[in-house]
Amino acid sequence: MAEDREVTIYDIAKYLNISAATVSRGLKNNPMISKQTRKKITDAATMLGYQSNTFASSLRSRQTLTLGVLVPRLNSHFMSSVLAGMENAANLHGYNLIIAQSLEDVDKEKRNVLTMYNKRVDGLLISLSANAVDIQHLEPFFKKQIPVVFFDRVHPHADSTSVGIDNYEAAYKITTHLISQGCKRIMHLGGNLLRNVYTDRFKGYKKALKDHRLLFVESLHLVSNLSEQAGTEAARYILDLPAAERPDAVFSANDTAAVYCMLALKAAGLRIPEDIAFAGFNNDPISKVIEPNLTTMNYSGEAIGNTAATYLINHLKGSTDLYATNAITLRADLVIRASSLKKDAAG
Amino acid sequence: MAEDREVTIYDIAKYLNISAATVSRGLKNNPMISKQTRKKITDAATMLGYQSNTFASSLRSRQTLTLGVLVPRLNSHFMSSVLAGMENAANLHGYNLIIAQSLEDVDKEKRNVLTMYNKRVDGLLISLSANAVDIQHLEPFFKKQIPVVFFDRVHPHADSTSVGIDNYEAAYKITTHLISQGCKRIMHLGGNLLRNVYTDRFKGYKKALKDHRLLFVESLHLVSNLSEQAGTEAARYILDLPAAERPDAVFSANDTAAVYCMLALKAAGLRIPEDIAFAGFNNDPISKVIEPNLTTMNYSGEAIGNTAATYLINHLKGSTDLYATNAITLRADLVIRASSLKKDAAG
DNA sequence: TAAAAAAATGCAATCGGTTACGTTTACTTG
DNA sequence: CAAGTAAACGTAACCGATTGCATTTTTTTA
Repeated sequence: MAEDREVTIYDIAKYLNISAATVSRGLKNNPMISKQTRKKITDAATMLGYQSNTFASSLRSRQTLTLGVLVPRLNSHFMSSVLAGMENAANLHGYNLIIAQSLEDVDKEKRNVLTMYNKRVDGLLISLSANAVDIQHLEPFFKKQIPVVFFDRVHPHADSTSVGIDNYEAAYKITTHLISQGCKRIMHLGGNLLRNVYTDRFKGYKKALKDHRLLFVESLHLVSNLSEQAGTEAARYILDLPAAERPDAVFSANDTAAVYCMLALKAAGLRIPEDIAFAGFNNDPISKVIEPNLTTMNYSGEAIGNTAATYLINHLKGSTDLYATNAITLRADLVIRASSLKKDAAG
Repeated sequence: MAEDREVTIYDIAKYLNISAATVSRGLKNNPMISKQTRKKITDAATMLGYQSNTFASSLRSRQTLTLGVLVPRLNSHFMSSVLAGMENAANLHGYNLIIAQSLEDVDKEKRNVLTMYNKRVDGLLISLSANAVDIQHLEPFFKKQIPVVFFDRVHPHADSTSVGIDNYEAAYKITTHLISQGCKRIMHLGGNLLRNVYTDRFKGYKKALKDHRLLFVESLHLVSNLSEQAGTEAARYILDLPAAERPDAVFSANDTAAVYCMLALKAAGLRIPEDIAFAGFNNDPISKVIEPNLTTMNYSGEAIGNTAATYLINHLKGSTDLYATNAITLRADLVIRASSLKKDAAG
């Protein structure tokens, strides 16, 4: 209890009758130190129970081997996959992750950004909160040339890179698929239009309609937070529509809303995909469980997280230049399942 | 680019012609400093764009306001809820979270524990990896009196607290429920028996059997990692059993295995719950989507995370004594859904 | 109003490593 | 074998904030 003092490199130095500088170098495998003394040092270190003090080191060397991760919410399947991917990459290269969530609140996001800055993270990985209008709050990072990588919910910026998928293209593909199944009145359940992921999906959807000479109908475009409840409410909305105005397909910007919408419509007696086809986005676990299985867009959160983190770390290590790359687009695949197969179902 | 130097308290001090000590105190709202100078200091700080350097502070003050979080896997619904709860609690009290995953590998867990120690986290929140036999690797923490809180997958230890649910009781309730529905041959899909959560569930299951004069049958107890694949394989196992030896109910230690087992059995033509009833554990989102909906044990990951973190922080702030409390048990509720309602289904 | 008490501020050591630069020791080479 | 080079190690000044103790300033009290 009393002897709370830490074992430091000075203790090792004294023990071996050498200088602390040598100990420091020896512990970091500096080639300047001879093999024998290096061995003596590491031996003495384990013997005395030495554990390096990271921030004493960070203070002097100006690097923390820590990355800041800022996400809207921690508890979604997609985000936890992203984190898993980041953690793998970080761990592999000796980095640690400080993780915080903004809960879709810009103010919290701002505070968290500052905390990350004060903790002097070597780089920042961020997915913007729903209502962040600009990235003014990231200025401290840009000013100090601390690399920032956006992922998923990105924001164009000259000095940073974005990692994600081509949401426009993906939505275009999905919508086209629905059209190819004979759907003519395709509804879109979209998210907050401040965020690229949702505007892009919306645009891809509209473009597909246009390219196939289908009219975009304002009343078939709902914006929500895409929660379970939002899905259920969308179903209510659909059921309340006059029969002639009802959609014959729904493309939801995420699987959660799609699934809960399906559940409610099924409960109301609609048949899927015969009466109304469905497509989601994310390939969430629930999409493989709902009946009929949900057609969706599959893309690996883990890959996004891994890529973003690896990229950031490579930049920090000097092997890649972050500022040269503006965006990294990962592949996303249309996974066709029963929920959208009108023709097969009919046949 | 050139002027990379940070703005420090010395810059503020020089600017105001006062000492750095006063600046330091002023910034921390030390009552020793007069109101006016305090204001001058904070004004100058924002004016000069000062941002405190956390680890210079940590080095001297010996506290990092950082908690280490070590989990088996980041990407599960339960775990991400736990993290969300922890982040809320931490953020509320000005703490940050360093998060790492062991991927069920003790060696990785050991390395991570050491990293956390080297980063001098103020406390550790840990859920053990599946194959950790002891907690020897936590010794550095115990030796230095750095508080450790176990959650979910806990391990008894005199100087630390565990936060979780009563798995024994919960499993007992679930099993009893199945029995009350008339099930007589109840299979158990269990997890690694090194971990309390799984042994306790197994024991609760056995006790319920015993209390209702049902025999525990070794062939109806499968141990696996409870993955999707494990669930599917369990179904195969069941289908390969002679008709007379088939279970009339399955109690799975998690929802994932339960759901994938159900899917496979349904595909093979079995009716649920008529031919075989099902109960899971976790109240995962998929349990509300599978048909029939899965009976399961609901307990809040968010509450577990929040409680564990709050408890740890209170201890750090001196308002509670961690060493006095040995375990905190949160409530878990049996959620009865169609997958286990034989009587109703039959009626 | 002088002395005592309280409040506000300054001094300087300290936390535990890192690193530029200087010094010693070992090894080459003409 | 002397001189020159390379390898190995030491000295000491940092990094930026905190804090025990001393000192100055202000307020209170006698």
